[in-house]
Amino acid sequence: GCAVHTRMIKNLTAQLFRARRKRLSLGAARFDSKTQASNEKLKTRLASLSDSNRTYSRENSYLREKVDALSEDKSRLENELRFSENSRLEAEESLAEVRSGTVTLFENGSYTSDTVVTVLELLDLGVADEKVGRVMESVAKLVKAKLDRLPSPSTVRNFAVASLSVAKSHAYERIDQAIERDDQLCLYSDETNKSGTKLQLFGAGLPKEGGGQEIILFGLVDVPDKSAETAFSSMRARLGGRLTTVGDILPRVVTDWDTLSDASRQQLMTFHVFYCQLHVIANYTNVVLEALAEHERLTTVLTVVKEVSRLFGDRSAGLHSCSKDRIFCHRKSLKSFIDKMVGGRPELIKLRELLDLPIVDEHLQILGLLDQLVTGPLWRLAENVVHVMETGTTVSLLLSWVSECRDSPLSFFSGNGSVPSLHSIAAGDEQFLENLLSLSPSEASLDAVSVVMESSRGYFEHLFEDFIGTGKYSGKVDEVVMERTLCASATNRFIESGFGFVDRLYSYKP
DNA sequence: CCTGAGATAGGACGCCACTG
DNA sequence: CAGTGGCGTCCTATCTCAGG
Repeated sequence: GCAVHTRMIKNLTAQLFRARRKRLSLGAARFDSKTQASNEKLKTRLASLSDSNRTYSRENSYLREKVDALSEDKSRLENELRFSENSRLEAEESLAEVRSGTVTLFENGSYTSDTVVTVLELLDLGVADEKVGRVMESVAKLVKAKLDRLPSPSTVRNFAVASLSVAKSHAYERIDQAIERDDQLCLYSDETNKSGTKLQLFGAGLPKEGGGQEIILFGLVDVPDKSAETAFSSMRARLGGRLTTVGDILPRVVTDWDTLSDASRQQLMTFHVFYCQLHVIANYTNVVLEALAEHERLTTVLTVVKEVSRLFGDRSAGLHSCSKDRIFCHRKSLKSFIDKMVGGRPELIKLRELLDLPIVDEHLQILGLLDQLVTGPLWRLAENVVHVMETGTTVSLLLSWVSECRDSPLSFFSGNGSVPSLHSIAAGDEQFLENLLSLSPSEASLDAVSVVMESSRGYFEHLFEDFIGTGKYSGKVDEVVMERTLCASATNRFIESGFGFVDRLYSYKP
């Protein structure tokens, strides 16, 4: 194959050489015969041609400039045309949309904000992720509109997930706004223990336009243990440096601390701290039970209450799950119930023996009356108090009642409540109170009441010390302080309800 | 009329694939 | 690569119906 190609190239080269030689000889002959004759003619013609060439090239360059200018105009106009064409198309599109009733929900690759808001509203109303699209379609049909696109269930769900983020920023923004407006804030906080994990939850109370407060829960965090000291030191670790007091922390958590005036710094440093009154009530049980134990030198009633809670309540962990007034009222039923359980559990038999002791009867009666006369009213007070400073009035009433009962225990059995204004009796309580008062007190009971009331006095005086005597919130409270503590709730129930949700998260599958 | 067991409907999440 | 859509799986709520 190579040999054949070489041959072909050699032949072609030869032919090319022959043709070139022929052309040269012919051209030379022709040139020789005519050149002399037309040479002069050509010269004048060339002169006139170059003359006109100059004219034309001047014209040409002028025209070229003109063309350049025009083409600039042209491209500008073209651009403008494209724009107006675009807007014409858009207008036509939206006109067509209006004509056909089509609404655009989906633009540039994602759903519009309005659409997302609608989806979230529907979700809030309990429309299932899967149904949201069809609900929107259905409503669109009602108003004779067409939707260009509908979100699928998974997209709806993604919006919902994304909304968590939005909600979080919203919470932060609300708090920021409140701080900027110099609103009175209340910071709520508590810790809880869920299957080995310690959780700390924070919330803020912001004043609302029409009175009352808006509660924002934020910052559910793991903490290594439940003590305030640990919480504080982990906070300290996160902020860095060595912080030991509120005064050390504030400059680090408040933006622009350095630029604030001394007065506003001073104002920020003023904190009002209140303990949750529900916890006061909850812990009161232990105070009373301890006092009673001291009185009888044994812990019989405690055992009874615990055992009844454990055996008959729905939660094993409760001193509080079963109210004492009810145990007192049902003690006879409990006894006969256990009697009927032939061969019952040993715990039941032991409980039966305890229930027979007269001292248990007496102590249950006292516990029941305390439920009715102290804890109940306090609970209602804590839930309904308009301003936390009103606590002062009630507490002094409570304390004078407690002192009175300590000095003359008989008045405890009169059934008159500690705080008269809260004497309203909850539905069904009347019979309990009646039942509780039906047993006339023995000498021992009166002694027990005396002991209990002495402990109670110490307990309440200690916990409410700010509201009584020389406490900082006793008597007439300064207007400024009243204003600043406007959002302080008497209880920490908002945080506790937050923990309710947390509990739900821990105990139920999604 | 109440209760408990079984059946059924429906909701939520993780994972994967597709697309502009 | 973010947004979107579909599927399988698990779980809960509700309904139904028999039996007391």
